[in-house]
Amino acid sequence: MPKDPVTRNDVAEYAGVSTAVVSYVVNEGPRKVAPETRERVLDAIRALGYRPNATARALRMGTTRTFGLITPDGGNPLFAELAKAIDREAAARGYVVLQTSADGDPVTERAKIAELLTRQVSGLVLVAPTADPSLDDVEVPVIAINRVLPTVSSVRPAYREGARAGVEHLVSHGHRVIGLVIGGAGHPERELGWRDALTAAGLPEGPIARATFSREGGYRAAQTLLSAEPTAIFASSDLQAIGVLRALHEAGVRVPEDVAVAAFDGTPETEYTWPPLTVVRQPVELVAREAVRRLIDGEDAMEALTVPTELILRRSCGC
Amino acid sequence: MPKDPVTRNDVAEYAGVSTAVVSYVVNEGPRKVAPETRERVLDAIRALGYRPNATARALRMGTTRTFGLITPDGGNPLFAELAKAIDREAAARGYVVLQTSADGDPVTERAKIAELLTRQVSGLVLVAPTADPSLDDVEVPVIAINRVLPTVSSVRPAYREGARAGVEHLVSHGHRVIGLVIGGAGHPERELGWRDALTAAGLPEGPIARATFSREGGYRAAQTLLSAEPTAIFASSDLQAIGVLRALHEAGVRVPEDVAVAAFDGTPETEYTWPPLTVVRQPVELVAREAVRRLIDGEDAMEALTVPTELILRRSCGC
DNA sequence: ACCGGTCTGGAAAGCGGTTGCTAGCGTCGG
DNA sequence: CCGACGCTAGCAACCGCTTTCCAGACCGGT
Repeated sequence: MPKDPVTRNDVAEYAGVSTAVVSYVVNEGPRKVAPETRERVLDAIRALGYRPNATARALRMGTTRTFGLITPDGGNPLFAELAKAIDREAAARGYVVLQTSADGDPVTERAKIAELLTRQVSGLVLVAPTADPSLDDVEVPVIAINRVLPTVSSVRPAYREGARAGVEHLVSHGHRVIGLVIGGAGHPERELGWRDALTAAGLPEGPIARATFSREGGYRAAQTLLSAEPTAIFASSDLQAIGVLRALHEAGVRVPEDVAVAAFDGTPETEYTWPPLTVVRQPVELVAREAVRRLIDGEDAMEALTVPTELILRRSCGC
Repeated sequence: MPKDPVTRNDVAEYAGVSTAVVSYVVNEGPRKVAPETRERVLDAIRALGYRPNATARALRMGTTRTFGLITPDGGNPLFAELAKAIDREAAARGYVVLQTSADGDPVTERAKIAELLTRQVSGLVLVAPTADPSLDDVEVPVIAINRVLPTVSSVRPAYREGARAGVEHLVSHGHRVIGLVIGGAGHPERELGWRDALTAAGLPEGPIARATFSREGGYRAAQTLLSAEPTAIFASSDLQAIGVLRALHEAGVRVPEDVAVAAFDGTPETEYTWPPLTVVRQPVELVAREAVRRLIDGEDAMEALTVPTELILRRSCGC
């Protein structure tokens, strides 16, 4: 039953005041309105069911109080968690989030960015963006998450240090052949961390398998890794680790007795795998909070912030 | 380096035409523009890096081409998958999605709805909404997903029939004591389907455990269920089933040899549990497509559509 | 009685687009 | 040669809201 919308004009007429006055009371601004008038307006608003039109407001004010959020894949639990956290932070500040997936495709990504800019978002969050989305003539703040980009501010976990800590823990369990399942090109840090740990322990480099950041990818990677007979495997993401676990189970390899496993990310899913996964957790809430803070407060432009990770010990490493 | 935005006025001036003409070429509407003029305008647009202001357009046109999407929890893989599918469908039609979580709280949900309406969304998708969000004076189309609401159109999987099919499959494996892990109140259909299957097979009612729709809930529910010594368990959601698997593993119960497990939902996660879960998959893409179609085409108002589920056989049932 | 100050409400100008209506003008048929 | 028509481009109003500026009412002080 679509009645046509009630505008500020209707309210003004109903209350017997000018439209300006309605604005004054709605915004509770510095303008003073006589208490009696104010009540009349509020009554009118209630009676008519008036809802201010944020579009008009945005046009007039020059700000939509809306963020754009682009992830490579909304179905990925890590990004879903991130999106949720960003939404929470944004909502707390009166912002709202336009969320969309770019499927990891640079062309789609660029198109989505353009679309969001057209819609006058007040800020843009790019989660794990592709190489260079060309953000030169963008007039709103942009922040990249989990990847540093040449021209924009960024927030990301301490990939290298975190990976190193995870692998070092594996080393501390006595493992000498520690395999790595790593994502494609463009994300070298976790691999470096793994190397750091191995060389620091005086160990030879272990076997590496490259795979997409997916369960399927981890599954296949683990199968190839198995021939090198590692006693432990570090996966660069949860999803991959879950694939690794499956491959190990299918091969009759016991975890952690025969092969220990640890992974980067630490989404909730990892607490319920079998066995539960030891993970290097990236602090999603912290990243989200910092991203939103920067977008709104607009400070620290161009700075690349690294946030610490947390090693969570569970059964898959042998603890 | 925030330059101030280039508007249609700048383009008009640069191209030496009126602002109206810019509109004509941008919209490729029915209005005819001389090819030469058109080229001049396009050049101006490129040269200036003009981006039409969707806010102004929305104000004038009375439509934002934006949907609002509210889920109980953006972190839940099922909802994340749904959101992704809705985004894809919407994007294909030139729409964009404002997504937010309501944490399953009616008050938050109402507040979010109000916020989205204020922002003039062109349609509202409520995923598994709470009981009655009071949508009387809403002047945009609303669609409820996975729950039928008194006054709005809805799309949901065939919960009862799907659950029945899942349980019947368990019965076909010879199981006689089939436990149920079910969500809280307000979602009776899957429970009814379970009952249907049992009575149709002439079996006595099996043990029931109620739990939240979470891994943790399923975990605890399974622990209480174990005392009834079921030989199979049907979980009303993936998340719960994953909790169930963990409880069984911890208790040293083998799946599927000692206890078979099946679940409703069928998110990708279930393909990589150990053992892989037999699931009644709800057709997320179909639901999303239908929801978006209804929102845009505005037909079938108030109709409650039920879409069929698909039984996917994997190892956890003994197949 | 007059003046200045304070307080409240209204008129109106935009924000950046869209679009109905109109005007200029070249062309063509009569 | 003249009038009509078709094509292209411009004017201007409007979408709903904010905000500046102004006007009037009322107060107290002189």
